[in-house]
Amino acid sequence: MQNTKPRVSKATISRIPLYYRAVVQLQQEGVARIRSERLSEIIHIPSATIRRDFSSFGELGKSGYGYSIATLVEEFGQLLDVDSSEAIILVGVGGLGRALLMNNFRRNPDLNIVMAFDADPDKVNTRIGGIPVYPFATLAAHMNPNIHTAILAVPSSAQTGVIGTLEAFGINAIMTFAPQPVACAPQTTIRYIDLTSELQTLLYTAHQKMKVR
Amino acid sequence: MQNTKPRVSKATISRIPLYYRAVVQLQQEGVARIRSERLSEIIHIPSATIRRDFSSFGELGKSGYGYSIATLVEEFGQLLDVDSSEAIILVGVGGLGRALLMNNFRRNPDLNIVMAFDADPDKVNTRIGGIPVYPFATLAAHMNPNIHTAILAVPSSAQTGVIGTLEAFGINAIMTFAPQPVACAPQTTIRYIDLTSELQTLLYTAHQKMKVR
DNA sequence: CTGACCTTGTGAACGCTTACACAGAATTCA
DNA sequence: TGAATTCTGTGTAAGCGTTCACAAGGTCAG
Ligand SMILES: NC(=O)c1ccc[n+]([C@@H]2O[C@H](COP(=O)([O-])OP(=O)(O)OC[C@H]3O[C@@H](n4cnc5c(N)ncnc54)[C@H](O)[C@@H]3O)[C@@H](O)[C@H]2O)c1
Ligand SMILES: NC(=O)c1ccc[n+]([C@@H]2O[C@H](COP(=O)([O-])OP(=O)(O)OC[C@H]3O[C@@H](n4cnc5c(N)ncnc54)[C@H](O)[C@@H]3O)[C@@H](O)[C@H]2O)c1
Repeated sequence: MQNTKPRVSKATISRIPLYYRAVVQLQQEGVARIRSERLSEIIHIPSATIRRDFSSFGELGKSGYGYSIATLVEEFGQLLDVDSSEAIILVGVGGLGRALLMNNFRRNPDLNIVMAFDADPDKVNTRIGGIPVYPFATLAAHMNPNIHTAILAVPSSAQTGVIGTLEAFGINAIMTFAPQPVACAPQTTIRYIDLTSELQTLLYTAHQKMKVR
Repeated sequence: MQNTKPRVSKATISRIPLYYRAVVQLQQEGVARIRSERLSEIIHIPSATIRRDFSSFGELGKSGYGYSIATLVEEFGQLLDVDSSEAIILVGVGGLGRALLMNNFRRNPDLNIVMAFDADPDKVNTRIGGIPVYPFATLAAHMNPNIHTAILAVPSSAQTGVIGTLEAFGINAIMTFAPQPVACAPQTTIRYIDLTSELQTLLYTAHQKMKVR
């Protein structure tokens, strides 16, 4: 029995992180206000889209003035829940997993990989970037019910099994680099980062562009 | 003055790599034919979408039969130009760059990182995963006019400069992991892989799902 | 305080993408 | 061969997202 239920579109949601990053950056530069037209130049999103997106969260701006950076930082920060730190686990400490551990979303203090797991005995019981790496078989012993998020960097062939196990331990948000599609439980959200597809699509698009000219 | 110009939508293009991977996999398993409904179960794309997509490349299937795997592999392979090997350079051999070099899209023989560059003297004049790493300053000496594609894994702050240099040497397709938006030449296509945004969007979506139930 | 100026928020049009549903074409099997 | 069955390709409609364009409302200088 709340208010008018102003649904936020998927497309808008996927842009919130970009808006948040931009306004935080501007705030650090000491900028106090911005208009949609100027923000458009910075992040390369049409100003009409920006205004439409912003308005779906309420009337954030002021006519003839623009938007207050502080308001935007506050609003998007709340939407992304940056005040409560998100504990994330990583599974698969190969090349990619190692890179993620070393970086650990350093710029975003709310995003934290807190531990990692691997099936390979040679890779476990050590620390990478300060984060402990445990045997995947000991997942049960290290998991705790406050952790709902995992990043996967395991081979495609291992993915289905790993996701099944993680779901059993309460994980319901997964970002994975293995493109193997997995049927998951309804409460689980999976985001595939498919680097090969991204590259192939890029190449196809670039080639098309060449042909046209 | 060609034929009917059957335009292929962006959404369809981004799915070609998925289709290609699936049909190659099926071919390796010895499958000879498939119907849209079955393929839908495998890759989790609605069968109507699959049929619509496929039909935009001509009449690939047969009523009452389905699609011949061999035809699909051939068709998508041609679209993605898998027969002519793509020479790619990598710039930025940090954690992520190293992981990319070690992997080098092993499963896709047409995608090849042929050399890498870094600005840090400690990281150059060596080989990683068999691929030579050169000083970024020597780009001119190593570039050749058959290379049009680059993958970037440099810090955001370095990105604009690096892209400018690459464009000057004929690069027109770039996949980058630094989210810093860059204004590029019109013939250049840039694809941003923004891991932080992907993760934040995932978390937002997953949190929403929790609230609803 | 006033008026010129500026910028938002949004109705409406548009274009792209997905989804439905089925006619017709090809297959399969007896 | 013929009839029942299968499955594509696509007309059509619905849904979603973007873009245009401007009225309404707030700003700000003087
Ligand atoms: N690195 C790239 O350039 C690249 C490109 C495209 C796709 N990918 C995909 O990303 C994923 C990770 O890539 P990578 O280069 O880090 O691979 P990698 O082989 O270097 O690392 C995989 C890690 O997963 C571990 N592992 C295997 N099975 C496991 C299990 N059941 N439980 C826990 N850990 C397990 C292995 O011990 C290894 O440490 C792969 O699926 C790969 O296909 C990577
Ligand atoms: N690793 C992650 O988990 C992660 C997550 C999100 C975003 N990213 C982004 O991906 C990019 C790469 O990440 P990383 O973890 O590999 O970073 P990194 O710091 O490990 O590596 C960056 C590399 O780029 C090199 N470099 C710096 N300036 C250069 C220049 N002008 N020319 C050539 N090389 C230069 C550095 O010497 C270094 O080797 C960064 O932009 C980072 O923000 C990484």
